[in-house]
Amino acid sequence: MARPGFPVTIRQVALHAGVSRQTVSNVLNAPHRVESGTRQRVGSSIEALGYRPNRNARNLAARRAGLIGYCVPESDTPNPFMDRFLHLLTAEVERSGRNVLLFTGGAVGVYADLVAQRAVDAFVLADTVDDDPRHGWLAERDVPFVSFGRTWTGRQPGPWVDLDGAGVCRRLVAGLHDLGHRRIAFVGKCGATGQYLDRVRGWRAGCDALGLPSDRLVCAEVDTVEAGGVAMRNLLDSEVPPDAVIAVSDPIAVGVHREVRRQGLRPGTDVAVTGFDDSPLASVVDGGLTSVRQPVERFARTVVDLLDSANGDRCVLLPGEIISRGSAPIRLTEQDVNEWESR
Amino acid sequence: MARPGFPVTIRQVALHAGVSRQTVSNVLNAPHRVESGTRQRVGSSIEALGYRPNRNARNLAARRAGLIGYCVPESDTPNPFMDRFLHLLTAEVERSGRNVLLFTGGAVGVYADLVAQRAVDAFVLADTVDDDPRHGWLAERDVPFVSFGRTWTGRQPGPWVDLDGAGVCRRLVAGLHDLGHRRIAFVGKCGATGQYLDRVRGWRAGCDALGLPSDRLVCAEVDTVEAGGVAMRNLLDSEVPPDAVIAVSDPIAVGVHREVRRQGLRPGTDVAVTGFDDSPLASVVDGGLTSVRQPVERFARTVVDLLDSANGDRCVLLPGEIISRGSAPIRLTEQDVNEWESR
DNA sequence: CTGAAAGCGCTTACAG
DNA sequence: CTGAAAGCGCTTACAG
Repeated sequence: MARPGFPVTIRQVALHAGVSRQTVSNVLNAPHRVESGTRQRVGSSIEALGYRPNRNARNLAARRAGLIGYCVPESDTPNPFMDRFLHLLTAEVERSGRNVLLFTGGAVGVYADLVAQRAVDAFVLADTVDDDPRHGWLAERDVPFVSFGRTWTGRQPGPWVDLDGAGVCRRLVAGLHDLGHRRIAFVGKCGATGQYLDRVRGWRAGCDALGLPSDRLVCAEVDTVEAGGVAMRNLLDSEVPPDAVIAVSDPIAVGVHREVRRQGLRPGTDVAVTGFDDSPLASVVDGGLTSVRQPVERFARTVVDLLDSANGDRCVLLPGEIISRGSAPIRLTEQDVNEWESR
Repeated sequence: MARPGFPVTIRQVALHAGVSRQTVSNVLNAPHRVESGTRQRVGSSIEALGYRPNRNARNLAARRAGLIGYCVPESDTPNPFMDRFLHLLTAEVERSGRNVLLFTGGAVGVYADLVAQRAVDAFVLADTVDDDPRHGWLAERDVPFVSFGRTWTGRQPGPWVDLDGAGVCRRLVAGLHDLGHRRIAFVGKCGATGQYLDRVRGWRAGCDALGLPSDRLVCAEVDTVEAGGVAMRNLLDSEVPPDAVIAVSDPIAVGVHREVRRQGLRPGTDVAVTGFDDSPLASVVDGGLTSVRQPVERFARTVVDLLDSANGDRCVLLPGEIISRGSAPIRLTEQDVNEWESR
């Protein structure tokens, strides 16, 4: 094994194997061009010396970076699955000998800098928001990227992968209907993304399809535990209170759940409650909180697939997984794998 | 701005400014060697052309990588502050123009590979465990690294940064004592690290110092919400039940907290409860859960400081911050900044 | 203070 | 199938 100060170079391998440097290079990069005897001999030398090509040299010559850029978001309320996504993305990218390069900032200028320095081959964009300027900037310059999460307004170029929020909300409604619930409320907040709208649309479609009411069953300004509790109190005080609630996040669902108990009602029986993201909160709620788990593994795999595919503008919607717990013991049907392509 | 296919090189800047390539290089890397007139002229050309040095070329010539390696852990129960740490570490490293390179695996072989490829200049080690083999391997080969978290047994080379768990537990005991609590229990699990031992030691020292009992007030096999509840039930059933509980994690504390309420006792009044890490759980518990926040910002800053300092074996213990909430409304004293150096 | 030279360690066409 | 040549885009001593 080489010491940092004395790395093994391709020249030493060539000397050791009695061939030229470019033959060693060929063994590494185009093995089919090398006769199998030579290949074996060079292979043993590589093994014997513990040779690994210097990445900078290799990438400089090959005009690539071997790195995928990812901006670590600094949101104060981070998605609870972002760390898992990052892990799985890294693992996926490693399969082809690349790594993830982390940076912060998120402004287009930071991306421009990285591109100008040829520090990365491509980007994975997370935390996309409405009218995200990054997509256009990158697309104009032919910098490869895949967006993890749609942006919602205007024309947003480039491929993306996202949760089918509408689809899973429809399935939640159906599952709650199966359990006998008939007045299913929807609680969330219309924020900087269309995520809320996507989900509320699915909820309403589900209600319509089953002949359930949806009027006056929406709270659209709720995004904390406390607000969830307040919203639930108001709903229960109304003339026709709901017997089920779909919340767009686990914290909101916790607030709703707590208020249900405060009123002496039984969660999951009198009033069902569901959340989103299957965060640690969901398993900590007494009796458990039914929640939608994001398909993080498939997100990571699909992102890298799109990154490496020539097909530039594919968009993939992945189904969420309903994790059924006490707060809404929904019976699961076979997860219909609905991969939907747009454009 | 250069298009990806047509990057601006140092030669074009030189042409544009009417100087040689190495003068441009000097402006970038040793500006003091260049006369200020030339420097300005070259500077304008750099600006005008939007030139940024190619990282691979620069690093190849300078024999460095400009990258800090960090292995993203895949633990199923990740530390709730790891994503924040990663963000802050990245930001800290960027101050000197470097970035974080992410990889997975964690085996020594993966580190060896990265070193052989000269893919990184140094490593930050997280998720350290007892008898972690990485420290020794890296130290023997003079690969710079800093460990985020001690390892606990045997001789572990290299600098590290960690939470002063004993110290903060002592302060928790004192704070609870101030509130009138006299039988303070300690609940946790002796796992793959000495973390538990560190904290239990601080708790016991705190009790001893104040003349409080500690015998039969320890539960050492608890590491889930449910187990926390069971442990608390047993403690409350004992002859002399505790009036306060320090749990080594927020989930455990949640279990304890829930059991307190089940028994009709008031958390924070009849029985105080504290957790660790100030995870989302802590703010979601009814009334709030007092918890110890990890000094993540200082962790990141200190890790990078140690990485860049010649002083190879410094170890830094950083104080935890007590976030006081309803479950144990501890009055905070001035956070004594105790930076403790060992060896 | 400035520039010609050598070199970082590889890969990619391109002859033989 | 193999190797001599050119080059990736920079930096680092080292002359002038």
